[in-house]
Amino acid sequence: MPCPPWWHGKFRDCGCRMTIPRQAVIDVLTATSEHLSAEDIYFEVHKVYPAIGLTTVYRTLDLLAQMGMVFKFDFGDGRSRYELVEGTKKHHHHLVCTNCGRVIDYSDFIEEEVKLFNQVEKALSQKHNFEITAHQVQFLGRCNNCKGGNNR
Amino acid sequence: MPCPPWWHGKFRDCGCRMTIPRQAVIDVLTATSEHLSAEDIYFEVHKVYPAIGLTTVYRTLDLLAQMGMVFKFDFGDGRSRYELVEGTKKHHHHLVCTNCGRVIDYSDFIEEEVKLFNQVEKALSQKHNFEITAHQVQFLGRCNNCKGGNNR
DNA sequence: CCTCTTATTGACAATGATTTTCATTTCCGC
DNA sequence: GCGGAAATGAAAATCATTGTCAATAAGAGG
Repeated sequence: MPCPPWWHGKFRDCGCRMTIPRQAVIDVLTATSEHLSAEDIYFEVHKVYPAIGLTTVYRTLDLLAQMGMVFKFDFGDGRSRYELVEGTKKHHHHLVCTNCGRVIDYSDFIEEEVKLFNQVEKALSQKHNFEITAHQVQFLGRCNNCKGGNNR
Repeated sequence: MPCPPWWHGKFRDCGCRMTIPRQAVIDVLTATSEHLSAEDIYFEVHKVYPAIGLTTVYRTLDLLAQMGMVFKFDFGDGRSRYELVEGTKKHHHHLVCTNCGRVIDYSDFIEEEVKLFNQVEKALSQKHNFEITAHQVQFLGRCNNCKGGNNR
């Protein structure tokens, strides 16, 4: 299941080309529902195209983030995580365990949050003359495993 | 204006000692309203106590974050930023320009957001058996300077 | 105020994610 | 198919953050 052809146009629109490595990265992102790091993605890509290098994966992810097609997250473990904006998963926010690093997606209460955010976005973008393209929400704390437990 | 004495107790409560370097870091964090990086803080500390090393600044910030006295942020520029939880500034959220990295604090619409978050926090912590201690909200986009402009 | 235990420190080395460099290869409009 | 620009890969470079370890200092108890 190669990535849909409309990507081709997306790239052309910003003066970029569609290439095998880029397809490969998009395919991996499309197929997963997890928060993959650049290296994770590299490993997956590598299974199918061993010639593709980690550098290219980084460059592709950077480009996709610039294009607004990919979210780049930081969950505090020293590596960035990437997620397709138009992925299989619906829009969601994150619960991050500051002890073990576990990340839980939730989308249960999103609707009200998003409703409020739309208002806030509008007001903020006017007040600060700011063009808002995305938002990130994280709740930080301790997951059930780490709750009463020892640190780290 | 040295940092208030109640910090002393805070440290003792977790088996830690109050030291000159820790005071110095806290003093810098108290005095600023910006989002300082570890190195920024190191430079400030260095003006008063040239003997204090960067390593110690990192360790202190880490400790303060563990204690929940300091927020640690990532605005996507590859370095962490630190902010006192009980600082001079009231609770706020962030607008981050993905082009130039500028960060704008806002607290105008916080009240409604926080009200909603309190509900969401309660529901989430029950559903996922998660002990929530903090939240982070960022709006991403382009600031007025970068709006129509060239990339990077 | 002195002592002793233990947390803390600082200099330096090490790590590890991300970037840069540059010669080579690939895309794609013509 | 051709050519020039865009993209790639390998290796080196960067740079924030962390680990090591011997030397130092905090502070509880005497």
